[in-house]
Amino acid sequence: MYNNPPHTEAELQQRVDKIANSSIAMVAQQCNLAVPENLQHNKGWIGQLLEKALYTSASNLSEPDFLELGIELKSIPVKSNGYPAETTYICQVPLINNLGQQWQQSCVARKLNKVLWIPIQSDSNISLAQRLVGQGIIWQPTESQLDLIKDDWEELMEYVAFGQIDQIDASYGEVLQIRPKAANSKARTVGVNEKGQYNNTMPRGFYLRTAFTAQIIRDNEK
DNA sequence: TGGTGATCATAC
DNA sequence: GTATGATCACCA
Repeated sequence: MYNNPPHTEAELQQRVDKIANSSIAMVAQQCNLAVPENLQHNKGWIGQLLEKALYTSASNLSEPDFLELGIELKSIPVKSNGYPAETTYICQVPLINNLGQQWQQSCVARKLNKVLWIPIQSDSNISLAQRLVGQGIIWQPTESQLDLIKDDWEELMEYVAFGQIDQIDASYGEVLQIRPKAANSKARTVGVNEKGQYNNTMPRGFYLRTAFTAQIIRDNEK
C-alpha cells in the first residue's frame, strides 16, 4: 500500500487503474480492512476504503480529498445496467447569509471542480466482498454540464436565500436537488424565514441526480 | 420500482 | 450540532 498521497494526476490515475476490476475483498485485504456483511450500518464504508486504498491527503476541512491535485473522490454505486443506483451527495446547503452569494464561491462549484468517480458494482444479489471496483474516471464538468448545475443552483438558492426552503423539496432542480442531510428527521439547524429572521429547520444537502451522473459514467465508456 | 425523505457511523 | 463518508427504506 501507499504511504503518501499521489503527487501528480498521472500517479493517481495509475493507482486508480490498479484497483480497477478488483473485488472489494481484494482491495480491503490490501488495506488490512475487514469487509462488513453489508452497508446498512456502514454506509460510508466504501468511500473510506477507497480513501485508504488510494491514500487521500489528511482529512481536511472542506478541502478536496487529494489536496495537492484539487481532486474530490466519490464512489458511485452502479447497477448491472450501468446506471447509478444512488444520487451523489455534494455538500451541505448553506442556510443563512446567502443574499448575494455567488456561484463561483459556492460549495457545489468548488466540490465539483474536479472529481475522481470510482464506480462500484452494486447489485444486491452479489455479496459486498465480491462486488467489483470499476474503472475510475477523473472528470471535470463540461461547459454544458456546468451550466445545468449552475442554473439549478441559482434557482434553488433563490428559495433558500429568501427563507423559502420549506417550500421546496427534492423534486426541484433538473440535475441538482436539495434533500435532508441529517442524523434523523428531528435534527434542526439555523435557517431564515421569509422575513429574514432566524428560525429552525432541517439540515439539507445538495445531491446530483442519477440521470446526471449516468452521463459521466456513459461518456467514459465511449 | 425509483425517487424522495430518512437514516447510519464516526470524529470532534 | 457539523462535517466526513454515503445508502436505506418507504410509498406513490
